[in-house]
Amino acid sequence: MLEKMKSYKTFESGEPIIWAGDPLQFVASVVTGVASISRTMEDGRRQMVGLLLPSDFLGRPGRGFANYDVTAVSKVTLCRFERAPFENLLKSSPSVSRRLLEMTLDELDAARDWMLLLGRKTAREKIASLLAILARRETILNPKAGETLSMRFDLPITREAMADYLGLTIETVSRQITALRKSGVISLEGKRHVIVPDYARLLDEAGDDSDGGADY
Amino acid sequence: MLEKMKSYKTFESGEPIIWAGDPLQFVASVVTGVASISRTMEDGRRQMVGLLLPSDFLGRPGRGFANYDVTAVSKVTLCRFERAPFENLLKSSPSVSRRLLEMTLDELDAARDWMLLLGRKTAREKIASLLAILARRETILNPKAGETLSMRFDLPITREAMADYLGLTIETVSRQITALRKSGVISLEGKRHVIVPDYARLLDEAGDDSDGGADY
DNA sequence: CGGGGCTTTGAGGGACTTCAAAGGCCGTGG
DNA sequence: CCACGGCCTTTGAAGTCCCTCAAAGCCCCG
Repeated sequence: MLEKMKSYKTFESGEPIIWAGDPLQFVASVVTGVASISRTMEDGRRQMVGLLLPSDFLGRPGRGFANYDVTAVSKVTLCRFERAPFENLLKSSPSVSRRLLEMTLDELDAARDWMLLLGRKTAREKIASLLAILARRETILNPKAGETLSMRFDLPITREAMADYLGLTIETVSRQITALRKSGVISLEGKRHVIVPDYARLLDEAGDDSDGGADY
Repeated sequence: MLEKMKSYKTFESGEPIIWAGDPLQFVASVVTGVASISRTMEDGRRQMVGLLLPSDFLGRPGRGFANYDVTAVSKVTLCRFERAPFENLLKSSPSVSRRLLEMTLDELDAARDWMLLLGRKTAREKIASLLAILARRETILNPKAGETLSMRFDLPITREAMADYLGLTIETVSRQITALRKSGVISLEGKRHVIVPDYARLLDEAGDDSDGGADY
């Protein structure tokens, strides 16, 4: 079984987990914390292309090197497996490979929804979209009766990470958050705690169809 | 076997194949032609999120409705399978599901590379990136000795499709193509035939690392 | 109190969009 | 054969959104 080849490793917030191009001897799954998947251009421009949350999978079967930078956004614990035995498992166990297929398809859908955001949405819509996703995730993880209209949550990432995610600068992120606050779409307690008085209004600002949009 | 449940269908250039939200009784693979996967906002803004080329797979196992619009870019022939028997096949045949996993992982990588383009590249870099991808694909499909430096190919898509793909307007696409021509990075024969005298120069304009960038 | 990291705010400029019109290309029909 | 209309593409002028550069504010911790 897999149990024999597990090992755990933790990374501090901000610490690099993998650099693009590195050889990759492990696959892993996130146990706790949040990590970002990103790509950087030679001149330093950076785009986040995925967010790894607990239970997400890291590493590509069949490839021995990393394609993207992976960085701990908060303190992260990974559960790692050696590549070779994992790939044997994949060959011998159809259920594992079907599960991995499911997860990959979900990621692909999320990536495509994000492409619409990056290519076509305004800065204000981008911010509203991100807040809507975070609010929704919070509510699903932590459902409380009577909070369908008013939701509150902490931003799990810095303004810089938001900017990298949204294809904006930190200044624009800051300005648009201020603008949404002044419009009454959200309100803030401190810099990081967000209150959404009317989720439908936020979705409307995000430019999404009413169904709620992206997968995570 | 699958042979029993195949059916073929062709679509004319520009014809819609699937609308987002439609129920989806089939999965399919592209036999000939090019189709686009795109998402449209209520006000008409549209972003292409994938391009389907011959041998590409269409449809998501485990989901009975479409998430995206699919449109024929050229005349397209699909080979379709009914969902239910296909999903049974997927359960009973590990090799099929592993193959599908491979393809999905490739698509995910391509989507992520595209996210960098959409979020962080300038209009000029976007055009150069697209031209580089098309040039490279042409060269791989059609390798001729001595053409590593000078490549030529037809644009398979209209300016509008390019704009939808790149997150730009058609006017900006047109202006940037003109600009690349005036800089000598490319030259044109007619509106659609592109000559790349120096592929390395084009890659440089695309802002990619020297390795050549995206997967397709 | 002082320093560093994160965030906000301001002023100015540039890249891309928007709106408008003209320029090719091509098939149809007179 | 050539004129006409439609479609795609190019070009121009003006405007806007977002970025860049700069500085100040906030907060935490030593």
